[in-house]
Amino acid sequence: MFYDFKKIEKKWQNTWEKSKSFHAQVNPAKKKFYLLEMFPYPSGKIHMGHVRNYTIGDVASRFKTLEGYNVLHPMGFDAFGQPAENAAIKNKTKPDTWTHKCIREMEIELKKMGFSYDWEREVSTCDSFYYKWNQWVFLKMFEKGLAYKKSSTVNWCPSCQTTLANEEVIEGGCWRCHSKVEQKDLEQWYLKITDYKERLLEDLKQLNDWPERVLSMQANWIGKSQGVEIYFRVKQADKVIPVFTTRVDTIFGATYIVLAPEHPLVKELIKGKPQEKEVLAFIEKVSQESKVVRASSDVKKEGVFTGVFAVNPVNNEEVPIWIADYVLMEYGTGAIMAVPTHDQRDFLFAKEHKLPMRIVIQKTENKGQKAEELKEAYEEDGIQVNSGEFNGLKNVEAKVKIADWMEKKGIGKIQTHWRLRDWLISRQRYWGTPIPIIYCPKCGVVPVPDKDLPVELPKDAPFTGEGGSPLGKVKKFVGVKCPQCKGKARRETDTMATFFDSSWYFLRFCSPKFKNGPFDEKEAAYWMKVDQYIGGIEHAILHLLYSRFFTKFFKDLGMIDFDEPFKRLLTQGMVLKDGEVMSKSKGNIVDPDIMIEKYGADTLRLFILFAAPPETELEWDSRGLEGAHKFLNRDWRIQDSLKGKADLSLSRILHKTIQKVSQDFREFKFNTAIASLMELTNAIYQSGADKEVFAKLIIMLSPIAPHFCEELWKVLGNKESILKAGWPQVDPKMLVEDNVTIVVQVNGKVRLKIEVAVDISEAKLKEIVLADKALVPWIQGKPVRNFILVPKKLVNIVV
RNA sequence: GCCGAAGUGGUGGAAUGGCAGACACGUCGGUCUCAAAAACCGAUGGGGUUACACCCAUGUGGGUUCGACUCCCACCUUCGGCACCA
Repeated sequence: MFYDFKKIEKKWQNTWEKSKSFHAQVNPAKKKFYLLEMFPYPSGKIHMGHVRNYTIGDVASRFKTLEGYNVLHPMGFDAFGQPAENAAIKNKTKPDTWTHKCIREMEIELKKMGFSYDWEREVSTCDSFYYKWNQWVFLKMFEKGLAYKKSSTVNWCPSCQTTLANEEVIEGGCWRCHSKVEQKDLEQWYLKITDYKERLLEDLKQLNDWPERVLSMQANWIGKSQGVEIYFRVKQADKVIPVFTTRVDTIFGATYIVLAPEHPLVKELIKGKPQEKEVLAFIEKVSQESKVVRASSDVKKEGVFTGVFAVNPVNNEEVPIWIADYVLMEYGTGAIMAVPTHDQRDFLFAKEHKLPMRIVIQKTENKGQKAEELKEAYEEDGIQVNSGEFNGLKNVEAKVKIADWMEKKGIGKIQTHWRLRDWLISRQRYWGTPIPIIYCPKCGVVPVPDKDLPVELPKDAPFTGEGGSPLGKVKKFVGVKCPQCKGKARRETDTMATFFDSSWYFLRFCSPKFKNGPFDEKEAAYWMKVDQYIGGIEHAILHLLYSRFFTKFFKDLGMIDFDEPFKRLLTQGMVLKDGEVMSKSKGNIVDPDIMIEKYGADTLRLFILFAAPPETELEWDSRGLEGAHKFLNRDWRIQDSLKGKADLSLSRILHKTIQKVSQDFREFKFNTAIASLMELTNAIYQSGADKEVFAKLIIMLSPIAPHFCEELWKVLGNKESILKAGWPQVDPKMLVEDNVTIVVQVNGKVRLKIEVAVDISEAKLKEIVLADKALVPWIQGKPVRNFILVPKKLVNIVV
């Protein structure tokens, strides 16, 4: 007999919807649990990645409900973005129409999976009711000086025809289309995320329940590096060149300094020098090189001498000033001190251009070694030599002492440098939130007043996909009165990066219909933080960093009282087929919809949880899917063979299972939880089940296969939904056994297993074990040197 | 180069100091059947043995321990992030 999943699944989905089973309301008397999965881009179809992400979330959510929590489990759509523009052009429709159609299709697919969302809280970021508050947040940031416009060299994707944030450039390519990113000088809007760098780094320490690799990626990205800025005076000129180093302990070995070709001082320094022409030619050559080529470490380090010298402030030594392509203007001060003996890049450069070297740090056993003998730079720790009054110190100690000494003498300053840059949010695209700014010839940059929000996206823009700010072509949109002087003015035509939209949606979910602000502070105070967040590792930097930034900003506005939005984070692994990521281009996609059609949503959910732990990659296996289906059918058939009271051993297995499954669910170890439920099922097949054992099995399975279990729950005669059944409790008495099997080892090897009473004394056990004939070949009268007892488990006899 | 994660049967995986391979998939055998499917029962790391016994085995090499997949040291491989970052 097979269960009719098509009928059952449809039926329960309708029931849940009608009875608003998942509608969440503030209830201070109950403990809340906010469970959130990263909301999807509405492409119109869900893929296996979504299925996995949302199944993990749904099981956790339903489990928490059964445990008695007041659960908030919302869903929405990250609906702005470029694919809608491309699709609209291709299908001769409008991004608005296309996106809404996709959202409707996606809702249907998500509902078919039986996910327990509170659909009344659904939000779409492309809805002006939502993006109004993007604009509001932007203006708050503008007011606080955190949103600003500046002219700068920016990342430009020639294919998407728009600018990109640093975080959106992956290996020199566009994160979306992988085109090679170009550099362009443009005036753009930025958010001053760097104002929050200290907190963004420091607060990572609070995130004990985040995966280590995400924390390390964020810390890497923020890139704090502590060191000293050292001032080199230029010889015969009234100029000072600051350089930044993290290795101030090597300062006595600095035998030349190098400036980036773009360094503003270069042209001044070389003016009238014999080297001027050569240097200018070199700068020109480097400027032609792309960032990617220049950054590749295998390219030979090239450079030229400027003809000018500087003075090393610690020993007043004259050192030549060079220009080289391996020094970058964007980092530090755009100038370095070169210590060829203790930095491999400097070493290679010095060898190439025959520059002097001096060893200043040495291992004791290498005493007397000369710089010319080095085959490569010595970058490890050692003892200071050739370092004036610091000779003989360990370099680690010298680092601190030299820094202090330099600060006192005014020749250096302890400083911290960061990798993190401000967030460029302007996009020259149509399908996004308009930046609420007006340019007035008289008043300058004027923010749109709150009462005029939202600045609505015109529905009739001639978007062509060619970029160049489509909004700029809509006269009605651009032409506007200045809110201050009422004169003729012009609107900003760039839109916001879509990561802006998703940086606070978790707060909007707390009160999605709120009209007086981005979110109702009282509701947010109850629901936030997100207790469990689940999503893909691809957002380890981008979305998670921006959301953390926004949260801190809201805290500073006094709207919330916490620093971090997501208490626990789980990053689920990817779904693979034949060892490769499922993708259209590889043609190895398995369509969830077809699998639902064939096996039902419950089977799909069960398989995807059973096949691998949530965090690791999952290899798609259609035979495994059949196995999952088989298991459900096995449980379905139990209803025909229920019998009288369960025997003691089955009851014990039941309670062990309750204990194991409860623990596994809390730790997101769904694969082993399912294994335990399978073992319980096998045990029932061995001994037959009474109604109570079967009912508890069904409750424990219900977060995973909810439709299936609701149906069986009803078959068992229950009137109310299984959602109200409550999580089964362990009876500690049932976990206690009368007898235990003790493993007997001799010298660490298993030689015997014996069954003894659970409360046997050590002396008695020792007596029994040593008397056992089976051990004679191993002991044979050798003296027992040690007798190790692990209670209720094992003894080890050492002879 | 730096940071992080991982390496276990034919396959997915389990065990985080105490019986390595739970639970599944696959394969083989059996029951039922005219037959097949489904279902149910059993076997299934390698060597060895008629069968047992026994030996070997968690990327490699060391170490700690009565005892190591698990802890420590060194190395190899794979994946992910950052990177001429000074």
